[in-house]
Amino acid sequence: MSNVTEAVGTAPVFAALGDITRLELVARLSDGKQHSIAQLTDGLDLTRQGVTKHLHVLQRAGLVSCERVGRESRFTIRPDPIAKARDYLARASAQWDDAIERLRASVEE
Amino acid sequence: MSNVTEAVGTAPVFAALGDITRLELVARLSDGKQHSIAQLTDGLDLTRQGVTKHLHVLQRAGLVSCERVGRESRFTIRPDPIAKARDYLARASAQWDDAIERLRASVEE
DNA sequence: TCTAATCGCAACCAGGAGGTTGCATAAATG
DNA sequence: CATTTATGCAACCTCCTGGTTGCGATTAGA
Repeated sequence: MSNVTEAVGTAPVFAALGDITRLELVARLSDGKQHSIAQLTDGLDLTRQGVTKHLHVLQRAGLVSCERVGRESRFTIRPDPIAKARDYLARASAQWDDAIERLRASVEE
Repeated sequence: MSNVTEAVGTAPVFAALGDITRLELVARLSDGKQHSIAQLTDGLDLTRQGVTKHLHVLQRAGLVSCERVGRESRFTIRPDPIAKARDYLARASAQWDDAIERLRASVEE
């Protein structure tokens, strides 16, 4: 996969993580268990509908999945996309680490 | 630093990376060298002003720095924040890897 | 069955994001 | 000095985001 293709897929993940509320939701979901909307709303200073919207953003980015059980909507974290994002940043840092190292070396020679 | 404090600082970085154009700009800047706005605009399908706005977003998030040299504004990548974001994701994945592993173990016992 | 809990959908709102255009300014160049 | 190059600032536009409220539907519990 080319860099561009990868970036196109990764950007929405970063966008989804680029909000404090959603970052908090991801943190709460990081126990790997299922959480209902009401449960996730508790302690957050916004409406259930507000939380619902954030959860849908996370879902569209592929970061969480949802399963309807009885009257509850249970959300679960989906590890893969975040792992991809992590690897993307890891490669990016490695890339400029190398570049900057080469620059420094060429200056000092 | 607490998890919340860290998230508050990291979210803007993710938000800045959550746009394909900015991701492309970061990629171009990852050679560690300085790039002018005109230079960065070349090849991107939007106006110089559009690129300028994106660069300012990156700058506000701390991802790049700008130095005025003659009539040029030269932008350089700033590795630290992205490294922080990378570490944040690395710890997050480690966290749920552990959690999921524990869940699986408790189910199988 | 009546009530409380949990949720979805739709409307609405203010503000910001992403993008453009027009114009003015400073610097390099012939 | 006249011109081109590179930029900044401001106004303007459309659309999305984050948030709310209101209401109806479904499920669980006494």
